[in-house]
Amino acid sequence: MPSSSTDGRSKYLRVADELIESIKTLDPHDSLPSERDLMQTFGVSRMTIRRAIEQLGRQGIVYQVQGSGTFVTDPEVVTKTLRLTSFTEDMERRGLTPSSSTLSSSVEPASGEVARRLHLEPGTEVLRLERLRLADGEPMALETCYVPPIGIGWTEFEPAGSLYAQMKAHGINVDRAAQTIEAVNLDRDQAHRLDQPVGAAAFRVTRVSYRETGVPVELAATLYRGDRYDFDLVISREAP
Amino acid sequence: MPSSSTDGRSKYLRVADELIESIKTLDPHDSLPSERDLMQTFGVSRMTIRRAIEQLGRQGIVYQVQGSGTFVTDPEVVTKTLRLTSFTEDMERRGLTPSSSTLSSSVEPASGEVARRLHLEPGTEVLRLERLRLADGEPMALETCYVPPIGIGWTEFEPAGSLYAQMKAHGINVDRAAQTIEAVNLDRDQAHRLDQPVGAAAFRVTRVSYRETGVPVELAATLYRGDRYDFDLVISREAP
DNA sequence: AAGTGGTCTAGACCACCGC
DNA sequence: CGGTGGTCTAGACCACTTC
Repeated sequence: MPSSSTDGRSKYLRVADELIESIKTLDPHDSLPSERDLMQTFGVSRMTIRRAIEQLGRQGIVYQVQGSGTFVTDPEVVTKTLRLTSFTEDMERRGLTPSSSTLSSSVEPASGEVARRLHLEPGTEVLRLERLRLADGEPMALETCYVPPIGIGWTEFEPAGSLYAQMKAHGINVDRAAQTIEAVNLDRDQAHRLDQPVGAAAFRVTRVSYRETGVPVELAATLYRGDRYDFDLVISREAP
Repeated sequence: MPSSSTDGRSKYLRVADELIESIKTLDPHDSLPSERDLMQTFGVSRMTIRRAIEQLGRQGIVYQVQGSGTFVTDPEVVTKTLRLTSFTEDMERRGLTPSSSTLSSSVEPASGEVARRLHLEPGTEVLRLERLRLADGEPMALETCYVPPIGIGWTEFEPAGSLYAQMKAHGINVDRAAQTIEAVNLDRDQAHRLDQPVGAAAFRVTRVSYRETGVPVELAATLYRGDRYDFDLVISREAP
């Protein structure tokens, strides 16, 4: 048993961590030691080294050239993959303080569209929540979400808090979501609630969230103020 | 030497192709044969099978559960990761016919902002291209892009075609890009050129593209019509 | 307990780059 | 040519799920 780092993580992840540390002393486009050298250094097989380097490559930290070597990427491109987050988490990541005001909350039969997207029989009762989302006390987004019956009593829900956090507390882990992002002009009512001029540009994000099993757990339509919100991400050419 | 498929591609990619074919006959959440079964079926080692399945996993076609098996993803949630594409590729994927009209094309010294984002000395000459992008003959986007000197003669560039394709032909492979997506209102001039009412909502996408070495190869600011364009993607909760 | 995917080893050969 | 990364093999043990 190795004296250092006996956490439960895989060996290649620990190697990756150590490689990241040693890369910090290198300049862009400097070459790393060859994989065969690294085998000796870390005392692991070549495949383990390659898996570690593969990790770094996916994070954009290094790039490899066949026949030539492994090199440090010019660090301009920090990987910022778009990740599925709740509004609360999203705002905190942006350094803003989230809050929320519930505009309406009701249990009602799912309409055809809602039922279809949540894989429910039309008429099944769902929780409908309409909330104004604030960041640093100022309106940021207007959200309408629908939650299907998933074993949590409607009355237990705390509309002000993070939906995902409350689901997690009940053993429901949201895994991924399909979303559509549109650019729209705010109508009079929306503009008024968001404290924006009528016709101002906004994002409309329509999202269906799923747990690992593929069962939908939330349908949300959110209007984000265009002057306060944007998407910032790094995308790659090939499927990562 | 195998009788079938002796193309230059790797064995695991050929296995992946065959797996995709056989998956088409399965339903969502059906399980694939175990990796050890597939070894027998394809007559390859387990690692080759795993690399093939890894490909499918990255494309969101299957998912794996330790101790349980490999399963077909529900096609509703099949990955539509935002990938780095040229306008031409993007439109074709949407089933539209792209075309382009060059509004202006010039070689000029890079301004401070452009130079900074392309890692150039201010004043370095760059190609500035202003194009109206059409889909099915109707305006879709208005694009201004800056290309640094990357070993391609300015005069060789064909503004009408795909920039990425031309770069690739010169051995420059675009690998990833950092982009910011904003929601904005069109001003009078932009609206006129996009055949939209003044103030209509649009996406402003600002993108810096990099080759795998981290060297910037393009800066582009594109205005997409909000009524014709949207982003459709699947995001996951955990990072790779 | 049996079967699954997850990790790891110690080799091997190939394709490509630079000298 | 030697050195590099890219692929592949035939094993092995572990962690986990399912029964």
